[in-house]
Amino acid sequence: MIRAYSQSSSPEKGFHFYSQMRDKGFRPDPISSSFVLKSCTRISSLVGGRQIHGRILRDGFQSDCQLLTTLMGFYASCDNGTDARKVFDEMPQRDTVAWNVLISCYARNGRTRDALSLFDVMQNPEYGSEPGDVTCLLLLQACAHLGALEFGERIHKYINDHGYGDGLKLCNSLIAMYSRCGCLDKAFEVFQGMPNKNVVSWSAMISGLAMNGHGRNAIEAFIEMQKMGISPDDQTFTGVLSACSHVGLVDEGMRIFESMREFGISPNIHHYGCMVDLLGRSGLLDQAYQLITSMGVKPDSTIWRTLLGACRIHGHVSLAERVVGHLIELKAQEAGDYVLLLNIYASVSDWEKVANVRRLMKEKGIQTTPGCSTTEINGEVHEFVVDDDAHPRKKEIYEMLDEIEKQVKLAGYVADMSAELHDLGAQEKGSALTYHSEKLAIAFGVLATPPNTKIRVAKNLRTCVDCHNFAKVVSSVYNRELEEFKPRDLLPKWEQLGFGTNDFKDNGLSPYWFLMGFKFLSDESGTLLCGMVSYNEGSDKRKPAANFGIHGLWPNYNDGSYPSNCDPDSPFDPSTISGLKRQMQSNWPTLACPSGDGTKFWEHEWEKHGTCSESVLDQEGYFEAALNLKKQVDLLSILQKAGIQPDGRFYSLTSITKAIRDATGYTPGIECNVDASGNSQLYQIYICVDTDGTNLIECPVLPRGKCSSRIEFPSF
DNA sequence: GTAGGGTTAG
Repeated sequence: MIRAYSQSSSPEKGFHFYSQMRDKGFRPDPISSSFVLKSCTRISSLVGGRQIHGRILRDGFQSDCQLLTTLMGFYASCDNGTDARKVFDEMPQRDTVAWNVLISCYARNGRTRDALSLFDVMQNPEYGSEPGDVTCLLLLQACAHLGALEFGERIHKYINDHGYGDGLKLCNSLIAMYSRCGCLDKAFEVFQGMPNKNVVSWSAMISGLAMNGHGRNAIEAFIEMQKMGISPDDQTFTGVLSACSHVGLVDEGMRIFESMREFGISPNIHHYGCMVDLLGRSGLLDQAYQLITSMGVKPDSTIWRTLLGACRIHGHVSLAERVVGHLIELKAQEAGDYVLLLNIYASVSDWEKVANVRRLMKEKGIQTTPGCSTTEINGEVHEFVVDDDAHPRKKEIYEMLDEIEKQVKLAGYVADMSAELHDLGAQEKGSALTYHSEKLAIAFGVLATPPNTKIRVAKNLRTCVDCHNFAKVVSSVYNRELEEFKPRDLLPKWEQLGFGTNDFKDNGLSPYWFLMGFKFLSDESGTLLCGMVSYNEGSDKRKPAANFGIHGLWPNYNDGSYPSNCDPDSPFDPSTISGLKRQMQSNWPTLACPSGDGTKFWEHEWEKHGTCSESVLDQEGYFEAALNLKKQVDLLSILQKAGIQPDGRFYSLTSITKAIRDATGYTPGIECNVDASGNSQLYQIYICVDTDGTNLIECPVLPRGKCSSRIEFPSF
């Protein structure tokens, strides 16, 4: 009979047998109870499990360590950490497995830091339990989740000291932990040191490369693993597809996505999510929308949110509204979604709709997600929220923050209120910014560590511009290396406000297009209406420039598409370029028919394009880089030296291209206007430069230029 | 004839 219910096919049946047995006065043994508990875990029957719990006590099994461990596991699976802990506390003795279940329970229930603290507690002489390989595995996961690098390194050392270093699972977890902490070198070191790598090892490495901005290497690793005879599985594809989306490789991503069926893998929601991200970021928003509506899986809120993010990047208002509609339908809309929508409206200057959304949020009482920052000091993770008053050293922290504020203001830091989307008065804004969780974490870091120590601050939300600026100044004033990162997210780096690293390298944004504009607007008959307008040096009089002007400097994806409006929280600030203004007026004149002093155009270029590379070039650096490039490549004299004059005559496309290639060493992109009589006019010339915005490079893709073989070079 | 139960990688 016991066997009948212990081993019966379905959990429900097993539980039924068990109840019947009890009613007939049979007394089950601990192992049978264990089976039934497992069944309850599987069907997540909290009621059933509680009944078994009661019976275990009545049956006198309360000193059976293994049975109680199963019971803990049951409560843990029901997200009931309190009862799991109660069982644990009442156990007469606890072995390593019991500790492991508690750690796993905490980690699963969001009490990650408590999970980590158990590593020391269990080794305390009072308990004297030795962490085992599984313990390390669980703790490494917790470290990865928290971005707790120091703690992770400690576990790594423990693993080596205890001879667990060859464990496949442990090595795989180490790769993941180091990757998620942004320590790719260490991840790779572990990976390379493994004599046997399985699909998990490769997938971890591929995801690690992808999330750290090495998309191309991730794709290479994907190819390499197959050469080694290891077949990718579903999670490998998630990794490599996210790599494609970070590098902006649409075709490659598509090919890999479609190759999944050859491996017998049907795409899951994560794969679709990557594809939506890939298409969305590349500006193929309608295709992304189509993919969501046609996939065989029910779209979840995450995938809609991905598309919403893409709508923000590309300023696609109507689609964004439709997407929010879907989120509302799913009853899944969160504060962040409204903030995104708000940003989208703001990016197209629809202030009325911005106000509407704000009103709606207020009416619905929607709270924005509280910002939370963590920093790890001496292996201990400290967590801060906005206006935190929970930290034991809060008094010192706030005093330190005051002191830092004074110092950084002396060094030129000015609070940037623009980051705040809340409807606060200016004064309230000031204080809300002062106590952002990030600043508290930084203050604590400065307080608790000696100079020249690297402080790493992890943040759940995007770091606001003000905190970022603040951090920059603090790092120079206090001589610290500050690193901001977002461990739980796979956002490509250009959306993270990072510094200390050149985060543009190898993330698909490596080349800049340098556009030297030359705009002619013609009427129906082909008459030139107005051209580039600029100030003459030293004069206030406006007249058409007799030279090429700068159109813009655009950070691009390698496939020729480009992100735009990346940071609505970073508006154009004319004061940053006051030193460049004269140069700007003569070299970067307004494109359209003359109006204003050009500021509008610069504002447009900064907000649409410059914000997408602001972690590499700040506003001043952005405009400066463009001006320097124009000096470096003097297009007009290059063409004139080749006998190509702005005289209204026709020149061959090849001769123009060749003249520039001969002079610069690189092939330019030539774009034309077509006038009413069908003639091609020279419109603008594309030159590509590297990440730093200084060296010319060969363009990965050239724009389609609408030029015929013979082009008119109108006079200025 | 009397086994059989707990934690675990990307």
